[in-house]
Amino acid sequence: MPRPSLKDQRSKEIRAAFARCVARFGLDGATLEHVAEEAGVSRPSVRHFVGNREDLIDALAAHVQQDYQAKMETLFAWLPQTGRIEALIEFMFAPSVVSSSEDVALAQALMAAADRYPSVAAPLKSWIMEFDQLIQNELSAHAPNASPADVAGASFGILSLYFNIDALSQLGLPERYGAAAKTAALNLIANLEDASDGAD
Amino acid sequence: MPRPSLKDQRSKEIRAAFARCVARFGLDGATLEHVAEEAGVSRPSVRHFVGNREDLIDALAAHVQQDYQAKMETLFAWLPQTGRIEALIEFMFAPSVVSSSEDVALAQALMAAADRYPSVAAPLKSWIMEFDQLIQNELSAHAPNASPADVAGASFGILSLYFNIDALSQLGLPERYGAAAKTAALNLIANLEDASDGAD
DNA sequence: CTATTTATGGTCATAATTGACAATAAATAG
DNA sequence: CTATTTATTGTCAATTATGACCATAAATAG
Repeated sequence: MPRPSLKDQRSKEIRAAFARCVARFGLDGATLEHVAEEAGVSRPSVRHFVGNREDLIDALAAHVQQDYQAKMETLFAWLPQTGRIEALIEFMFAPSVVSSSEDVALAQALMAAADRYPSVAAPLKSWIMEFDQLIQNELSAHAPNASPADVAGASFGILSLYFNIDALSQLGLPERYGAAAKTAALNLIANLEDASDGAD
Repeated sequence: MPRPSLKDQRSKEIRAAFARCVARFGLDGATLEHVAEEAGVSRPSVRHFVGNREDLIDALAAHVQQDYQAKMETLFAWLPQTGRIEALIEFMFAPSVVSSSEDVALAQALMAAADRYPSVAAPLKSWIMEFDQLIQNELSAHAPNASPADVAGASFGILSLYFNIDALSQLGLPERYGAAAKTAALNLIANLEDASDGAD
């Protein structure tokens, strides 16, 4: 009887538009007008399909908690059986990915606002900690004799490089910094192998 | 004849208050009311002593360009003659510094807003690039035989760890991440020594 | 075709932020 | 003491963001 509901579809689109606006303007700078224009709908429609600003933020937090984690796990599931670490580094620090990763920009914006918007802190924290754990798993499998402390350090270093190369690229840093990030990541891994070789 | 001017003193205080507010609330979240309250003056006084919002941002950019660079150079000048790298890492990743470094939080907030406020991008960029250059100098002196690419990677890695440990600490990550950051930094340096030893 | 539900847009009220001007108090040179 | 400059506060207008309600159009079941 009723007109078919577009709520699921529109909600996704609007939430995605909100994510893009937050990545570009920050959480405080992403006004509902921005979101509406980015989503191609009117501002009252944003309210109709998702709700008020708080609802948008909650939806974004749920997005991080669910879709981000799923995307991350898909990435690790798609790594080849051999050369997993190399493939992972290649993916994380490929120039095309680095310059077009809205996920990282969104994560940066949410991190910057985490203390003001507590509802986004928990999903972000669990996502990052799980990301770290997956990298640690790969590193441990790659260098079984490396110490847990070194594995934890290398994983955190790779994550930091991944986040920072995106943040700093917004400043218009020279191209060589992208190469430096990849070099550092590979050296952190090589150091694990050296240490484990030496410990044998 | 005139009443003595407090402009220099008050300008500094207000600019420092603005810096603290930006570090805490982000550039968009730092309202003039916040700044006035943080500085202990009225909002019209903020306008009287520094100017409008744009003037505040320009003053902050100048602050980064001048005081930040001076503070950074003072740090490197104070490093001991021997064990300079170790002292630098100790300083950058000491728990007390990491948890109380408003400079890094401010830098993060400005980086996040660099694309929206172009006037802050250039000072930030030059500060970071000079910071990177000073670290590279130390690393090159410490491991003369290391390749320039590895030195650049290690320097960028240390900078990334330095920035990220602060950003992530706002999420309430466990204490061990601080230790992981320091471990990663030291391993990046150790890798330079190993490579240079091997190249001899 | 009719009724019901949803989509979409219009509009107003309210709060927050900012810019700007006016007014008063204070301090010092002469 | 007087004049001049500065400090400080009060206040209002304009802009913007947001929330909320209402009206209209559209689509589908029956």
